[in-house]
Amino acid sequence: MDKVVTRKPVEPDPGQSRYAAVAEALRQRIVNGEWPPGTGMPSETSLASDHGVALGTLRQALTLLSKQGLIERRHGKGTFVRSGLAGAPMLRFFRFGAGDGEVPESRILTRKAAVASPDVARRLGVARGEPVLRLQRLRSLAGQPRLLEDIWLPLPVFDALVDVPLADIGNLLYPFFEATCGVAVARATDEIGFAMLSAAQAKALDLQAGHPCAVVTRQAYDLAGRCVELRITHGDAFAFHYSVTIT
Amino acid sequence: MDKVVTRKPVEPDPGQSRYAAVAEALRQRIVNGEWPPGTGMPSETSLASDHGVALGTLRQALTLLSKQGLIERRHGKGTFVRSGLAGAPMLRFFRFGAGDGEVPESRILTRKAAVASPDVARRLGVARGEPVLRLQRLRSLAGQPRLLEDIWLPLPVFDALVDVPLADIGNLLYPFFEATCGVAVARATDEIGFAMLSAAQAKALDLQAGHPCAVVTRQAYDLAGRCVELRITHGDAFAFHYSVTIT
DNA sequence: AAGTGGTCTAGACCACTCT
DNA sequence: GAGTGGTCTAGACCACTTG
Repeated sequence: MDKVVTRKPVEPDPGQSRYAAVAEALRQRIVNGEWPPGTGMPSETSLASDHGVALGTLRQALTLLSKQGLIERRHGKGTFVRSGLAGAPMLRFFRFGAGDGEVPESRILTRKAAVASPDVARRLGVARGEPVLRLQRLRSLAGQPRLLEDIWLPLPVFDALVDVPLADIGNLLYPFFEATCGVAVARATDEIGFAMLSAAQAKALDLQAGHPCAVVTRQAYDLAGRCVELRITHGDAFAFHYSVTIT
Repeated sequence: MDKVVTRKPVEPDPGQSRYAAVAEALRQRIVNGEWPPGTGMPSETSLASDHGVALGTLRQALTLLSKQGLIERRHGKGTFVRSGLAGAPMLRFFRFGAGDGEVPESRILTRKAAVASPDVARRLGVARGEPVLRLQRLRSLAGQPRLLEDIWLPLPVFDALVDVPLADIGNLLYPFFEATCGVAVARATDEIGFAMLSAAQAKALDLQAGHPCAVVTRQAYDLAGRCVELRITHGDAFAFHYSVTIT
């Protein structure tokens, strides 16, 4: 029996380049958990002979995955599967006069299981009426409440969160997701809009009802592309600030 | 006399890769106007022998310039110097229910030469008190005023704009800059914030004073990296909408 | 010193675009 | 068919990291 490490040389789909096919194969191996997030992959030389392509081709594949944010290459050390977003900092959208990279203190206000409303279901990518977990979370800097977050999580996946003591949930949610539920957030989309605070929201944020606020609607996805979180964040509009460069 | 087309093989600065050096050389040739925006550059093969490097290395240099948005490669046709931003559409920040890619009608409200205030000078990157041209511009969709823009332009460069009939200025500013003053906008930075409309602003936009508005502060740069425009745009905050993906 | 990713070369062939 | 950029190969050497 042929037990050489060499896999069958990838057969690119017609119209697809070989390095794209290799990249897809590697992506599968990553998603299947062959190299868990944060761990190192085999060397380029070994991967190349493994997939039966030249080194240059293998490198093109890795470059592609790197551009997609799936892996990270460190000169002299190796190629690593990127662990989830350490925390896609909401604070980058706001200027509260906080120190660089300061992590706001978090408090969970409410937690309850529910069924997905049509709107939530659509944005989570699940069927209407599916069970979800809903959190409300207040984030403060220097004792001052700054951000109010409404979070919906698909439930079969996040069952472990239903009963965990609230005190165990740290200030950063994504690392906690990964440690407790094995869910790594790989990608997120933020949509920015604008609204007025409701009376309840204003009270939590120590502002007045009708105060203008920025609304950040986030959808977070895991490696396989499933939406694993819907989060709607409200914060003082006058503290909002964001910068984009176009070319 | 040696008159071969081959240039002296680039000598990369220590700590710099060869392809980076080639890219820098090409960037210079572009900025110097050797290949004007929109025109095609010589073939990769010819550029490679021209700079005395292997084809692969030359391609790495072009890839770098391409990532920087300086050039554009078209399979089977050639490599082209990117012409300026056709118009970095302000409308992408707003949802006015306009059709896709619809260009708002523009009207110049005021035009006057002035000297740069400290703040304007800083953001334009010129000395305080330098002459500038100030425009105020109202942009409408379906007859409805939607965006109010305050624009500052450095004056020696934009002299031609001081006397041109306002009617000659079309709905898109950047192509007009390029045609009239030879200034191509290659890159722009937009900073987003929120504020309240002043009475004058509100009147122009057909809204009420104190109405919440989104403020987009744009700095536009030419190929050489000089700031050639400062623009502050105000629009209804409730029409604001923007989306970012992070990985 | 050994192992990793990064750069560079020289040459072959493929896919697209235009005439 | 001629010219362009895109892919692929095989091999050499460089630069960074670690034991």
